[in-house]
Amino acid sequence: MNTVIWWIRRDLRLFDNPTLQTALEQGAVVPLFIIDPQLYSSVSDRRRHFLLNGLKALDHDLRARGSLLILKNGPPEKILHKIFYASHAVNIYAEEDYTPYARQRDNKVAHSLPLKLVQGQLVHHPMTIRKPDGTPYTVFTPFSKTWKALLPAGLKTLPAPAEIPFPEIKLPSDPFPSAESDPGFPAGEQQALQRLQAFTAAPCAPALYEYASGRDRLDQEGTSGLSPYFHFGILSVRQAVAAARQASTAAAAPGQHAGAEVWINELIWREFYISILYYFPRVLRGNFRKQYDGIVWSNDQEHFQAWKQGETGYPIVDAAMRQLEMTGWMHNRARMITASFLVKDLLIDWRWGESWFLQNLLDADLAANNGGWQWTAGTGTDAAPYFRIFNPVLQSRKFDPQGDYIRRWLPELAHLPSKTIHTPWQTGSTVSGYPAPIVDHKAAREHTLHAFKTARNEQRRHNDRSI
DNA sequence: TTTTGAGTTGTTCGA
DNA sequence: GTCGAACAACTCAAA
Repeated sequence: MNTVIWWIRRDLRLFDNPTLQTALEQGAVVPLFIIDPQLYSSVSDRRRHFLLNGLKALDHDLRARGSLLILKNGPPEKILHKIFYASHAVNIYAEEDYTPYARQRDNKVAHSLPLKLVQGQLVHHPMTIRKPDGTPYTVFTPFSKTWKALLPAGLKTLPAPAEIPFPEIKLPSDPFPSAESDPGFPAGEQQALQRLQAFTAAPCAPALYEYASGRDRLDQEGTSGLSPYFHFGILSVRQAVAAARQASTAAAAPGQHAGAEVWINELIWREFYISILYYFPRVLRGNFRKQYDGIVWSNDQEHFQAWKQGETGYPIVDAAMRQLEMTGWMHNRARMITASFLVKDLLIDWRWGESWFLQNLLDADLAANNGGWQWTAGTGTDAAPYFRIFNPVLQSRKFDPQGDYIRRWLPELAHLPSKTIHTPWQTGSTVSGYPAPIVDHKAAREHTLHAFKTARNEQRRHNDRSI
């Protein structure tokens, strides 16, 4: 019987795992996770703990099937060489990862070891979603049309293997570092599957069926809360799509059907931005649209500090930033509001915000995070026009009408009535312990419109000259 | 090659 | 209070 290595990176799951499936077809399997200092030294404690607890849960699930997880610390290539020869393996299987770092790392490993990559992170490989002329899409809607057209009607997902044979050798694992558990995002595949089930299971599936409008409400649990699980592959996106499709078919009302489709669209957005990063890695360095390269940012350190700490004086912005600080997660609507505020009210380079989110979000995904920030800034693919600037007060009144979200994360404002909680500066007296607005929205908006317009005009003049 | 229609998530202004 | 237009003309996808 042959031995192969299942090099686990971002596929911490047994259900619907084509990489594991392929490895099992070859023989006995060594499940291996390598803690790469390059990747994990800059990660927040909360995120590291979520990953470690996910690994512990995976080890537990593997042991129930006659296997176990080998954990190693160090540079992947070096570790792989050791384990490969120590276990007399014939192949290494890994789920393909599309970030520039991952691709470079895997190319290097493949030079000296038989590394086989399997597509499992996405529903469709970036190479398969392209325009008829072979070039990549840069607009979401046609991308999503092709994505949906390629989706098989009866989307089949793989069951978890009943048995996972481990080779008859001794391979020492490094000890599992201790990690605090997170009640907001309990780690492990069982937890993820339960959450998916609760979100999509017909006939109730209230959150999914109400998703078209419910996802925008900051004061309600209208979103799936699955993003951290998707990021580490604790839950398969294919499985999520299959569940949503099933719920969509079982929907009793047209509105319910729409809710499920809107959620699937969100999953497609994720693949869209992964595809954008795959074809245009330069988006990590700067604007997708170069006509905005000349924007003169304010980049005020004190303003940036206030934004990070949730002390801007705009309750909805501050509530959201505190939610991020305290939980490692932020509601999607709140991400747009805080991002718009940083870029268009404070006129701070979107890359500063991108980096803060990347450090602090449990679900931080290089591609989706970058895509989201560039969308907000108006510099990205299919982005919001630069003159579309969120008004933090209107957004607050619209998506947190009673102010419950603000009260939850800003206890110092909890005593304010719904009418004034969105604009505490209008109460006449100062609220003790809460700052006055650090900028005036109207004035900031004018300033930003001018800065963006100037950058565009400069660019245009430059282009005219060069012709 | 040229032409045509469309494009995540908003806000403000004036009728 | 409600509604449509303007914001700024642009780029992309597809016929």
